[in-house]
Amino acid sequence: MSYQSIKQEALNLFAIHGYEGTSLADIAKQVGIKKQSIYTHFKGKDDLFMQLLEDSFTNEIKIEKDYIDSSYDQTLKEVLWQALESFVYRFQDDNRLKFWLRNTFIPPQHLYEEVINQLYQYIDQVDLLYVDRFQHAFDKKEITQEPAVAGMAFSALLDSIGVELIYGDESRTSRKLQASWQIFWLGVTHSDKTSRK
Amino acid sequence: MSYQSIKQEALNLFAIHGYEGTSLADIAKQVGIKKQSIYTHFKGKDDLFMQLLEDSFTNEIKIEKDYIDSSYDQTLKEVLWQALESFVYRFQDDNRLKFWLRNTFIPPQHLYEEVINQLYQYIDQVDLLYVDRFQHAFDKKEITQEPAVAGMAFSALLDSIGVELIYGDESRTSRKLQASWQIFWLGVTHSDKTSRK
DNA sequence: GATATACTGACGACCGTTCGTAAGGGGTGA
DNA sequence: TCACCCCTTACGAACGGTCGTCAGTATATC
Repeated sequence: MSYQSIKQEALNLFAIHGYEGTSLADIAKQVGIKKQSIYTHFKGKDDLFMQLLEDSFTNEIKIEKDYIDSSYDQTLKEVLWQALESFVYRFQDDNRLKFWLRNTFIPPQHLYEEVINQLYQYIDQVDLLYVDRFQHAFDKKEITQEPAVAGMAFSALLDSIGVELIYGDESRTSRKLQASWQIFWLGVTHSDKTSRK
Repeated sequence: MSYQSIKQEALNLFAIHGYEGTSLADIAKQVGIKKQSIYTHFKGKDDLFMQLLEDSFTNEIKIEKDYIDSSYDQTLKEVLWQALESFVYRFQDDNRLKFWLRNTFIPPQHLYEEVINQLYQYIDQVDLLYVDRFQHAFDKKEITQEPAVAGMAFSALLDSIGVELIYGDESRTSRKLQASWQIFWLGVTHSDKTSRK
C-alpha cells in the first residue's frame, strides 16, 4: 500500500531536510511514483505533513507514558539514565523522533500555530509524567531537591542532548551526556542543607 | 548606504524565517529596493548569507572572549549566572544571536559543510575559554568537580536555554533556567562532607 | 460497472539570477 | 563654467527552473 510508503518516505525526508527542503517530487521519487499520485491519498503537502506530525505526537507521548508508568519499581537513577540512553538510541535509529524534534523546533511558518500547539500539549503531558515520577522518588528519599525543580532540570538535560544529537558529533554528544548527567545527579541528590539558589 | 541596510534586514529575516523561508524579494521589500539591486552588492543569496554567518561568528566569539577574559576577578558563580542572563537578554534583544543559533542548528542543505565548519570552530574556541575559566575556579576551590566536566555541563545548560528561547515561552524559559542553574551549581560544588561554605 | 489507484499534461506562482540600461555624482580638462 | 567620461547604484524585463496543485484519463480489481 503506497499510502504507508508515502508516509514513511515523507517522514524520512522531512526529518532530514525539513518541510521547505522537501518537495513532493522528492517524496514521490523515493516511493517510486509521480508526485501527482500523492493527491490520491492526501489533500496536499500540508495535509501529509500534519498527519505525520500527529502520528509522531501520539507515538512520542505513548512511548514516554509507557516507559514512565512501568518504571515505578526501578530506582530513579536507573530510570533517568535509561531514558537518556534510549533517547540517543532512538534518535539515531528511528527517524520519527528526528522528525518530531526538527519540525517542532523549526516549524514551517504558515503552520506555526498548529505545530506549536501540538508541541505545547506534548511538553505539558510529558512534564506531568516526569513530575509525578520525581515526586515518587522524592518521597522515597532518592533525591533531595524539589520534584518540580529536578524535573525541569532533567527536561533541560534532554533538550541539550537533543541539540547535540542534531549537531551530529557523536563523541561530543557522548562526552556532554556523561558530564551533564554526572553534574545533574550530584545536584539533585545534594545534601547540604545550607545551600540555596 | 544600502549595503548595510540589506545586511541588516537579511539578518532579521534569516533569523526568524531561516534561509529557505526568506526570499531575496522579501529582503528587498524590507529595504525598499528591488531584488535585482541586491546583486549590486552581493554575488547572490549564498554570498549574502555566508557574509552574515561570518559576521555573526566573529561577533559571537569576540563577545564571549571579552566577557570571559575580563571575568577573572569575579567569582565563577557570578560569572556564569551573568553569562546565562546576558544570553537570554541578547537573544530577545538582538537578532544576530538568533540568526547564529537558528542557522547553525538547521543550516541550508547545500551550505552544510561551510556552516558546520564555522560552528565547530566556534564551539572549540568557546569551550577552550570556558575550560580555562573553570580551571581557574577549580584551583581557587570554588568548585569541586573537574573543570572539563563542569564546563561541558555548563555548555549543555546553555544549549537547553537556547532551545527554550526558540520555543518562545518566556515564563517557561525562566523557570527552566532557574531550575537548571540550581541543580547545576549544587552539582559542581558537591562535596562528600556536609561542609558549609 | 463501480471503485481505487496512478498516470499525463498543464496551470499559475514564485524562485534566484542575468542582461542591458538609465540616473546620479565626482573628477578632469578645456 | 561647461562638457566629457567614469563609476557606482538601481531597475525593468526576462530567463530557466521548481514548486504545489488540479483536471482529465487510463488501468487493474472485484
